[in-house]
Amino acid sequence: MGSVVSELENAGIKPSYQRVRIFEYMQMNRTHPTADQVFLDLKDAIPTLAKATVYNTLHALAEKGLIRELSTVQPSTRYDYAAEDHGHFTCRICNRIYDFPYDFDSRHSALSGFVVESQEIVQKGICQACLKKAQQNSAFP
Amino acid sequence: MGSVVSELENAGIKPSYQRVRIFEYMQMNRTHPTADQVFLDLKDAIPTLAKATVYNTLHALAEKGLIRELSTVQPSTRYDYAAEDHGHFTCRICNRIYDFPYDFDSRHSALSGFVVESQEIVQKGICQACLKKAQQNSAFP
DNA sequence: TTATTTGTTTGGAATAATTCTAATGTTGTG
DNA sequence: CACAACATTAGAATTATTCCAAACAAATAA
Repeated sequence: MGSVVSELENAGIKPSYQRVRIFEYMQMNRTHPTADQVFLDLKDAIPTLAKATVYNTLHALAEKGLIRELSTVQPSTRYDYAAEDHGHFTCRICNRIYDFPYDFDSRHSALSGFVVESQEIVQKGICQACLKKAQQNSAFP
Repeated sequence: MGSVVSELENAGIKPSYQRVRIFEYMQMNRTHPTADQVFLDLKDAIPTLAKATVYNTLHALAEKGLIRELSTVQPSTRYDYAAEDHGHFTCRICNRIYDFPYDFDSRHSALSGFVVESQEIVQKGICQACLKKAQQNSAFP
């Protein structure tokens, strides 16, 4: 409990009751839940909980690196002609997607007994063009 | 043109006019477009084109491996407590997400001048549990 | 050719995830 | 205590995607 609070504080997030409970939930439930699952599982304990709070909190936690938002391409799915293998970098400012070469013969066999039909490397961050713009204006959050 | 048609045929997709135009578009526009972008860019040339057709076709192409659907977690974003680095395997049958160990110090530097804030390995396929069930009943498509 | 079957496209309605907004509530500070 | 800053709430709004029934096209059989 205390550790949850101080982890939040260390990350610069005020440990409100809701935030503590949501982060606690994420630590204890390693089930890769959706925002809705978090909401449903907590609303008995916190009857006034709003879904927007769950989204706000999950986004805040993800921004500080306390949780991860599993690979999504926001806001809508992007499609790519399937040429040679390559990784994808998504810029969180301009939302552009860049390809980068990636050597896939180092396939990580991972889970035995599973059929892997596709594999992808996904990076997120800020692209060069947006970094340049940022230097001229001011820094990004 | 002929090659587009025969690629579709080889993949077992009937080369209807719409499908040919959409696949052609994907080959010529390596911009990782959304379904909506494909729709908007083609509807002048194909005035009756329906968005559902774009979705149907993109899904069919992706299923046959002619294009890729860039890493999304469907239908809604999943969150994960950010412990040690690991990859994620999503089962396309039961939608469960499995962690697998992944060594991230082999970071692929990729694009120079870009700030990489997060990196993830994403696999999709069929998990062991669903494979087992499939053997008892019948095969998956 | 015509009739029949099979598969495709269309357009709009339905669904569902996420974001937005305005009002209310809470916390910390002077 | 008052005020400012921030958080939460509830529900409406937005938007991507799927669903559905009807119209259409192509392929096949009679």
